Amino acid sequence: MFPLTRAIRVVNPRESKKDKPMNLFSQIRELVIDNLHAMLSEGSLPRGLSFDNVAVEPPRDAAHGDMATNAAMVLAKPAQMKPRDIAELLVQNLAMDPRIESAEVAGPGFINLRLSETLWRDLVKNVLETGADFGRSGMGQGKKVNVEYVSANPTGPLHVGHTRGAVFGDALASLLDFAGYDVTREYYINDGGAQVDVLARSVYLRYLEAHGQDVAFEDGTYPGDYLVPVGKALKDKVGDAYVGQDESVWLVEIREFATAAMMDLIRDDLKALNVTMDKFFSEKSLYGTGLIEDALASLEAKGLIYEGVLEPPKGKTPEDWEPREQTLFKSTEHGDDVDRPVKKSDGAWTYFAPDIAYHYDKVQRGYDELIDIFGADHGGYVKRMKAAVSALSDGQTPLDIKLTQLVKLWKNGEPFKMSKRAGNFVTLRDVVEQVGADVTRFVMLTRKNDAPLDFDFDKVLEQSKDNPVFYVQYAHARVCSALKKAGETGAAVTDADLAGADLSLLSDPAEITVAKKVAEWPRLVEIAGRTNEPHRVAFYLYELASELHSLYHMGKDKPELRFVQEGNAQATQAKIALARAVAIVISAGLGILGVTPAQEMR
RNA sequence: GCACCCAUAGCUCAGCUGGAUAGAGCGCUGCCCUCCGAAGGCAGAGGUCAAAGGUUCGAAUCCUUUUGGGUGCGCCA
Repeated sequence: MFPLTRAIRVVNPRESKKDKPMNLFSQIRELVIDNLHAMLSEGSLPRGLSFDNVAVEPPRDAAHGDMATNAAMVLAKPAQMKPRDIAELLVQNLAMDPRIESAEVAGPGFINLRLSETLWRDLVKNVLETGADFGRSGMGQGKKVNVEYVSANPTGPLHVGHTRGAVFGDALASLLDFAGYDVTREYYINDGGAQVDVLARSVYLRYLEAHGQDVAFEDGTYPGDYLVPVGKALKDKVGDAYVGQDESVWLVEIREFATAAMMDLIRDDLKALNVTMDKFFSEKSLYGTGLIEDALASLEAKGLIYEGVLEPPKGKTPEDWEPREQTLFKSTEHGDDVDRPVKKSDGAWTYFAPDIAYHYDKVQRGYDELIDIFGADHGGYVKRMKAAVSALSDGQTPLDIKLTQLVKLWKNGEPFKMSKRAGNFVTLRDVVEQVGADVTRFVMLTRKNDAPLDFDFDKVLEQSKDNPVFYVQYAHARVCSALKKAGETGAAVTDADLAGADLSLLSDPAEITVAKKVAEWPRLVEIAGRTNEPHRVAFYLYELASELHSLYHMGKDKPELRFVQEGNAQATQAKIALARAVAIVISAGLGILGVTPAQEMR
């Protein structure tokens, strides 16, 4: 009954046979593809055509209808036909489908589709029935993805830069989960390098201080107040055992103690931002266990390790440059610009070696995709990490690295830089305690990750339209308020009641417009998930909120558009059903961003 | 010197694996509060998508070059 070629269709596992796909765009795309296959089998299209580039998208101009497809134009060349000829044929077939109100050829060969209003009403019903899961996609096909983010050195509290990385990574992880991936959130603890020795020495100073000694924090130590309690805690634990002792006596133990204390601090910071990790991976655990050696051996087996001397960078030779032989990873074989050292001249590992081992471990754990989130200042490591993963996985495991740009803080119209807590940088706590986790998270996602972000303490708390946090929250609260009011008039307003409402009472173009915006949600989830760009969710929510507010305000001039229709429970139900559908999507979207939807504004 | 990121309205920024007349907020101009929440609403003006070539039916989007910003560049992680 189906043409054989149907088998090549990508089947969405979450969309079972009996349920309609929730994504109207992919639903209509399938209709278009099915019709193209039909044209193929009846000979009006030549064999061997690929339909991969056929897209069904919302047109930029609403006057062009609800959806548009480029099918005729992308097929014209391979089919050696005129676009309009293909379009004319396709239009005739499409128009037979009950879901299509009208189909017409426009411009150079676009096909503009107008959908039956029933579809939009069904969609609203579908949202109410599906609830928070509306828009959840099967795109990821359950693939295992590892998202590594924050990964700050365990030497102090998280600062603003980490905050952006934390929010971005966490939202991306949630987004991918919603898009059908099996996501692991992971934090790499850099507890193996010289910086934790510095930490230990700094804590030792605070420890001496706790014993009443005067100490001086020289360059190369961490002077922040946050180590004061750690010094005291150490005193409580070991008494005066380390006082006057040589570093060789206490370094290892204090390092352990201090690192653990810093990780507690960092975990608390993350918790304050509602970020939870599935796994913390310790760099130190790679040493002395053969894991680094294994990873390097894997590269060596591929002929990618050699002893050699690097050329100095051209145009900017460091003053103390001298050629030396090192153990190098032939990263140039996998797209890097120069080969990278994995061992220092004294034979110790460079920082890159454990990084390779760590990613080797991730590959070995069987992830289908890896994502690393770095601060923009680590942009220089992107190529070598990609080269490493490419080599370690034989090109089988894609690694996407997202960089988060700087956050510039403003307060009272001027740059805000100092922190009482940490001395020379503003901490995550400083931000969250002033504006709250919800606001922090939303604002951090109102820019593309690779664009610098201005964070103005005054503006983000402002209750006005130019503050997207407020605007989106207000839309949700407004629906809650309307729902409550509708309930008071006697209308039944549980989601189940609303799903059963007579939605044919939603007939005004303004109402259909809002339903159409809701219909874009599943598509947006897939686009944002495909590009690893959670900020798209934030922008969409703003647009959706705007539609809701707009409809609400139309009720001023057109009473029949008001959400609550006094004395008409049926009409009220229909209006509230639409509003509630918007709220459900806002709530789900905010959930991905890690923001709590507001029930009321105050 | 090389690599990566960026350049879109006066300002801050979106812009879908290349789609039709490039969008939003702020600011500006003009209307609108006896009206479900005016902590605003509606409408309008405002653009050579840094520049020049190229690819193609079609480019803000892809390629090349140039200009102008940011970041990074072997024993720091």
